[in-house]
Amino acid sequence: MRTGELRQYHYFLILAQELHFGRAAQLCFITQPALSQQIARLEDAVGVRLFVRGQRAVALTPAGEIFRDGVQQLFRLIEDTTRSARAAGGLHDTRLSIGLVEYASVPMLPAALKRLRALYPDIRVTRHEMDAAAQVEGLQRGRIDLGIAVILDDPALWLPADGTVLTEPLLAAGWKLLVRDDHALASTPGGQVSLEQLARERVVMFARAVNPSVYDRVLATCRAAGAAPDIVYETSQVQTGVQLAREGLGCMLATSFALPEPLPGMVALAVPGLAPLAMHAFWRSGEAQPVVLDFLAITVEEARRCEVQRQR
Amino acid sequence: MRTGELRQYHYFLILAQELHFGRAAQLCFITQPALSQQIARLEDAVGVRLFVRGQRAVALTPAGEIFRDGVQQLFRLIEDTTRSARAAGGLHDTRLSIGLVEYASVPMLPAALKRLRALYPDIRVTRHEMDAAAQVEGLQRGRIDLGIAVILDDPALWLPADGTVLTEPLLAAGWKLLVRDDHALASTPGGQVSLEQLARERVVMFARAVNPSVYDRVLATCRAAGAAPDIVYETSQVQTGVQLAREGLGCMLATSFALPEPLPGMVALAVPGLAPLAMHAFWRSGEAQPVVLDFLAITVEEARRCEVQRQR
DNA sequence: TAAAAATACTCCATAGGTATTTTAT
DNA sequence: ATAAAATACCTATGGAGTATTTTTA
Repeated sequence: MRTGELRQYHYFLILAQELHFGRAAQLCFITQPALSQQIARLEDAVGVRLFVRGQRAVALTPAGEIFRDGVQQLFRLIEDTTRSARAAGGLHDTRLSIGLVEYASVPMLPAALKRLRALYPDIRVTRHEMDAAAQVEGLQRGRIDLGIAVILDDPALWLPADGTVLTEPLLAAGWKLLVRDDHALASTPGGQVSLEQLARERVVMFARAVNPSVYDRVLATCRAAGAAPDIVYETSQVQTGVQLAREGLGCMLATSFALPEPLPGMVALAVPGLAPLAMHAFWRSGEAQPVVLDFLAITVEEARRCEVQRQR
Repeated sequence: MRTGELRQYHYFLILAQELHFGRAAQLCFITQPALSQQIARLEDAVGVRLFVRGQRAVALTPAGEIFRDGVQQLFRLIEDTTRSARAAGGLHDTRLSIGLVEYASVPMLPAALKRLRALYPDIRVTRHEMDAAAQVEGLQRGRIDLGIAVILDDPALWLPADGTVLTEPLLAAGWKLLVRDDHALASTPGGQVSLEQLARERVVMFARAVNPSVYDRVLATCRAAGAAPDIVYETSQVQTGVQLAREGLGCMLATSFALPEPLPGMVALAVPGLAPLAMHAFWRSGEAQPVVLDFLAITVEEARRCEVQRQR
């Protein structure tokens, strides 16, 4: 029977969820024209229109709804079949060890872990607090299978020369200064704060031990601009820092990685003078464990979902 | 989840059926190395071996058997889903009209029609007796949706210049002289008969009306070789011709297309002096009806299956 | 040693990218 | 006028081909 391809089914499901070609394309990691093409091909193969295209709205046709239900079943069946075959073949994925920067909220992690558990019900996940350098070493020594780190530089600088570790960007986030909405800076036009303005504030920051390299680089940047901030408090607990800022003890300097949404009574101002932070995934280049590769793929997907969410 | 592609699943099913990379590759319409690669990729994605490779035997592993069951379900699900969506979209494939040369047994047709009915339970198939020229005209006029014709020449010669009709070879077959096993020629070394030898025999042949162009070309070839056969009987019924030959009335000249297997008490001798016949499919280049494209694909597949069968 | 599968390369079809146009509000 | 999808055209990845090697009955 003339049918579509798995790739097309996957794209179809995402579009059926988003009902917007542009956003769905981002979640598919392709461009909008590419998605248009693949959906057109799929509709061609099935023989009927699956979506109604309005200019401000995309909707599923009745045929599309039926098709969606079938395609969802389809992917469940593929997962079940693969899992059964693996079990019959003696392949048991029971452990996954990941390295994390705990201070940063890794926004895609809860969703990623949930999806992982759906795929591997018996998986045991171990989390290890470690920074990028420790993660790369941990990967090489086999202590962890996947690392998620927050870095300032080109991730290539962290990789070993022998090419045994690979990396992929997950998210990027600029620095924010979190102030009470009655603070003088709260109504700054453009919502931006310069390093000079920052230097005049009492600042709450993450503890150096959390991520020494990032901490040092931030302060170095400020000093280079002749504007060393007055750090009145350091904490390894995000919530503590937010609380201190809310109480008016100072302003909290952090990236959106660390900031929960929403923050009632607070204003987040951009600090363009500080280079954005990037969250990267790290893993062994020779990785063969399906569970690790799956979790990597899921994490990348969920990171993209966070990005798309933010710009909606 | 890291899984295979539909193409790989399809190849896998065929290999699981054939248990022989070479033959399976033919049925997949790819070469043996390409099949090896795709199966290796699939095993890589699933994470376990699906086949045990012996040199004289390929077998499914326990994991492979489980996987096969799941993949079979998978394709059933895809078919069901597509069918439901089509129905919901108002696409009803209820009629399929095919043009055939009835005299030739079209060996893949029963299996193809059976598979078609599995995909389209409500289909109504109409068969029209017509030769290649009539089929091409029938396609253009919309009288038929698919033609299966037996021709001697390059099929391109039959196509209209405007490119509205396409063609694809299905099978090829050389001419055979069917004689009783007590006939003088039956023990010819090499099992071959020259045109000169043919000219000395009393020959049973298909009626000119069945396929005038082929009939005329065969006789023209013989005459050009100075060896016009003595045609004692013409029939439009294969079975009649075989019966006449069996009764010793003469030898039957036909291609394997027309000859049922097996033929007890008879010997089929090759006639290398006559160019092989080819069976081709014809269809409209702009064809959009899924049922027609599906039936075309099924027919091509089943034709290949006939070929592979023959060489086993 | 011979049959069958795996490997090493080469090539090309097609998925995807960029730029642009069309469409409907 | 603008947001969104479709279309045109180009590029490059990976599936498939050819040639060859490896494997083991």
